[in-house]
Amino acid sequence: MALPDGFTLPTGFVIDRLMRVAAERWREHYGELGIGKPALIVLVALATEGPLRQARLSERTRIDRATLVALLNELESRDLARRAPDPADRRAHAVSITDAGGALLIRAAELEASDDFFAALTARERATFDALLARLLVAHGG
Amino acid sequence: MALPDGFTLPTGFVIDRLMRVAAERWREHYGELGIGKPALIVLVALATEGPLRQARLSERTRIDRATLVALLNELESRDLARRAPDPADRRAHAVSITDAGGALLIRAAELEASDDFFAALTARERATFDALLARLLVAHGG
DNA sequence: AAGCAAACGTTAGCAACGCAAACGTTCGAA
DNA sequence: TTCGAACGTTTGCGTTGCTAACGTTTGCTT
Repeated sequence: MALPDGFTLPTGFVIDRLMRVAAERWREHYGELGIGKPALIVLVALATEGPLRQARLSERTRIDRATLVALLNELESRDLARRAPDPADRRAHAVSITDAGGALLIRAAELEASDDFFAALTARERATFDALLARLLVAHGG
Repeated sequence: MALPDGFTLPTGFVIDRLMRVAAERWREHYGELGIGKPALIVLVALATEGPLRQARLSERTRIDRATLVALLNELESRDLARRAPDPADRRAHAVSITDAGGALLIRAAELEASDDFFAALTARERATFDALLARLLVAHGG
């Protein structure tokens, strides 16, 4: 109420609302995979950017270092990721994805591909959307 | 790592990663507003769709009814929203936004507008992006 | 008209996640 | 050599989402 004329809905809210729908959709997928969204994001980062020390992994994924610890413990216990001593720095760990982790990631991509979440968009629009998203992400440090 | 050729990053992950950047950016805004993102989303829904009973508000915002209770208590204690008895159904509450809530919403929109989160996009691209987002949201029930 | 399944808001409990502060260990620069 | 900074870790707290249950009210069915 009492909203001025020409008031435009903040884009962030629209995205957030959309993410809530996506979260609903994906809960069953997560259930099948037995893994949470943050853990999946970690695997994506590891798969695309090779071995990373945890501090760098935290920067890339925007997941706090403290939160990352428990996440990596879980991933390691399932043999989806691996912590190895970093030869160049005895403080750091070189975290890498395992073959099992890569396989799970592929399965996750298949699940999203089979989902009709983006059905309202044509292939062309979908490509535009992805491109704009990528541009935004790169602009904010990948 | 064992990712097949032509493997495309799940769009959902890209959006999620972007949202994490946005969350970082907005934390200070929330700090100034003294309110969380879910509460802001509730206010947006109330401002754009008039008085709503809590069950409907839950559907629109995708926030669970149980979570909504504490959220509305908080909003009501700050006089940003109001619960009134629904004359048509004695079980339901007619939730509406107050003038103070509307003012806060306007302030939030100003904060996002002054943010350069979408600086990497031209005005034209930004419009395209918003349009695609809106299409997706409408396709999933608004 | 009475009974009953369903919807309403609420509460309580649990799990996941983000964030802040502190710690011991290790590095790198003064 | 000394000292500040970075690394991973632990602990604690707050927020949020979900499930299950509850008393109240509704509306359909019989």
